[in-house]
Amino acid sequence: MTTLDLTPVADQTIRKQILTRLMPLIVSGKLEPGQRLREQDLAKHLGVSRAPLREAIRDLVDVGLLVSVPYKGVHVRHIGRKDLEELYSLRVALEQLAFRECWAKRSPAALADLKARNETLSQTIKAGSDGTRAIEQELHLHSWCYELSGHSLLLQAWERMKPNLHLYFSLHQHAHGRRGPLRQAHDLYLRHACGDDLDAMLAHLEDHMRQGLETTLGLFEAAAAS
Amino acid sequence: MTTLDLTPVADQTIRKQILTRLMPLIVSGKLEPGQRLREQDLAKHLGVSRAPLREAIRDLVDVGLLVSVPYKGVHVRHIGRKDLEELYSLRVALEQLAFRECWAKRSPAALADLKARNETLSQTIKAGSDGTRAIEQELHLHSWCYELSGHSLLLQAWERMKPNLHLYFSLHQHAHGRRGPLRQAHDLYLRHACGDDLDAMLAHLEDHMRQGLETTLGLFEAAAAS
DNA sequence: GATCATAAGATTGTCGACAAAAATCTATCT
DNA sequence: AGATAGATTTTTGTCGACAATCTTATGATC
Repeated sequence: MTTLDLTPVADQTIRKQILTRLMPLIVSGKLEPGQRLREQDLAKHLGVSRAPLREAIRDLVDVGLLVSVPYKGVHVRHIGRKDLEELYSLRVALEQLAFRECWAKRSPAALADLKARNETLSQTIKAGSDGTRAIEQELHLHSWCYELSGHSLLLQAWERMKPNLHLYFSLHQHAHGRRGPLRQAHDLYLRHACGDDLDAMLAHLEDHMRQGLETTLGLFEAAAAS
Repeated sequence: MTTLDLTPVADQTIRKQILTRLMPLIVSGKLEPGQRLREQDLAKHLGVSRAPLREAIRDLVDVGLLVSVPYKGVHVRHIGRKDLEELYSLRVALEQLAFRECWAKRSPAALADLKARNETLSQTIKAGSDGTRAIEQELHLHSWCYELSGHSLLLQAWERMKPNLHLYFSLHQHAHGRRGPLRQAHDLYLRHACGDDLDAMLAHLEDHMRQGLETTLGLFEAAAAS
């Protein structure tokens, strides 16, 4: 039961098929921000009718990956300085809440799970080849506290934010060669998460995020072109 | 230019018309929780086709007012003890962030706006006739910090949560005669919001919410049936 | 009487086409 | 050349019908 990694049986509904094809294209940055998406063209290319495509697009607009300008069309979202600040400030608030809620629920099994996620991530970073996978695994690592919290609303909010972070990391990675995640920072994160000082964990989140934000924020002045 | 309260010109798109008719019915509690909604029946009753109705229903499912059970149908959501706890804990986190973000932006005009919202609410509560309006105005009062924060993601999260709070207040109001909002609590809220101590405001949010939650939480053991 | 298979019903997903609204383009006129 | 009016294109919303999937009800067999 080790490598039971067979393909997802094929999504049954066309709308989900479209989603699982469009989502990676967007969050990976292959469709660059500002890229317009024409319903008709896409429908023909994908060989589907407009109905399920429309729904899939609405899903993507809802999570914020696509922007819909009335009677102009939909395009891949931009991530500017303000967007990034909002993303990070909200994320701090959510992740702090997640740790407060999950703190008492950290069973040995749960902690083992966390360490496993971190280990997988470290391996991928060390390998250094697949940047996309590293991003996914970093997000998966941070999903831990939300899942463990058992707070469905909170988890929902996180799931909504996640694709946007994914997109940003991809853009950042393309623009400046370096892999987004640093091993070092994650080790500290892990240590706090496994420790006994909740306040230290909360403070770490605030510091870690602020630091990461300020680091990448300076790069915006160079590349931003609206 | 005082009573320029003419009707909203009629929503142009059918989907929005359906939303503006269904939403109040749900959040007011007129459609009680568990009530099933059949697409075909509704479509006939409203005199529209299924397409825009489907989209409207999806909107309501997205915000959480409706629950969609695959191949069983959609029904109005229940609000149990856990749901309420999630709603409140998330709300505290969001509203604290909102106050942090808006704290420096509190201009005299903004504060006047806040006081006006509180005044309107107080009047309605004192009149004591229209419970629904009191709920709406209470939510409008709390929207102030989100709007002022200029944090679009945060505002979006609040707007998503709002209808659920509205629904809960309505249910609470129907079950136990009393109006949800208490004047007293709002005065304290206002005083802190206009004051100079951000930490006091944040602490008040935590206390106020926890208190309101615990007060209403006890009532669940009596009425819950599911 | 219980179990399984079949049929009926309901829900959801999908399609193709049409209509309305806005934006864009074009051509004409001053 | 600039501006305005009309025509075309694009996007969006809407409709009615059909197919697929699942649930539930019905009935037959052991």
